[in-house]
Amino acid sequence: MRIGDLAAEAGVTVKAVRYYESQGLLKPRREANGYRAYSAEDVIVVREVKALLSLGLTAEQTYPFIECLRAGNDRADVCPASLTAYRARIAEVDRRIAELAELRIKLADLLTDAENWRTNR
Amino acid sequence: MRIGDLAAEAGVTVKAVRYYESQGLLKPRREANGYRAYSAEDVIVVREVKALLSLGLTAEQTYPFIECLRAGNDRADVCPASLTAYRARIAEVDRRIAELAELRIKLADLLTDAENWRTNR
DNA sequence: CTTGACCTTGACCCTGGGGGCAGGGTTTAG
DNA sequence: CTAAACCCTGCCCCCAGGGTCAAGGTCAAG
Repeated sequence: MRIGDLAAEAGVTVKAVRYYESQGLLKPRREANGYRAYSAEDVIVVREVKALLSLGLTAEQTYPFIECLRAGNDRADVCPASLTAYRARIAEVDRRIAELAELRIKLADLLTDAENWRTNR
Repeated sequence: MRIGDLAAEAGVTVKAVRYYESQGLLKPRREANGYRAYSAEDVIVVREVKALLSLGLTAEQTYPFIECLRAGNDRADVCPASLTAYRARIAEVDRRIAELAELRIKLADLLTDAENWRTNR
């Protein structure tokens, strides 16, 4: 299949597929005319990458999952490296939430302060 | 004062100062040799920009605050537009926290799922 | 055979807030 | 006089692509 078909089946843009390739996540054959040729497995891979990116992983961090798939597993997340990646991402999200909660307090304080200053003038 | 002094006094890098200028937040005079010349007020402005950026505002969103300062106010956040900007940022942070909380649940579910799958094999 | 619709290719510029580096000119201290 | 420290502009880099372009390929209808 060609890039447009792959993109449509996996639910991403052609541009995204080419980007994944530039990141080393896909290595399509080339037809005689230079067009990229994809396998059915590539559809699974692209769907997986899309799902992982939507979870906030970077393209690089999807590597272990794709390797896991290519190693013949039905699921990309059953390999130890995938579990580690999940845990790392969860820790990252927790850290980020804590940061934002702190920031929220700061902002609320600043707002209150500024409002009061106006009231007392 | 020159860019290095300004940067040191405001606690930012020279590069950052030039970036703020490129975003229209500073308009320094030029000395005869081409060097940028800053006023004492610019130190206040840069400190304010730095503080606002650390709160997650974009350079563009600091505009109302800087205008407020330049209008002669002692504080950058006592103008109505600044209060509005604070409130918008708080709403943004709240939205982001909610997104991350949802994401956290998804990730934890995926992890549990993958772990169980391994256990049951 | 040609036209037109659609697909694909690579290449370039853009995002935000700068970091890093190159290759100059200027200033200041010793 | 010279070296260090400073300043200038301009370019490439990050991340995950989006937008747009010119050029060429493919496939059907006429």
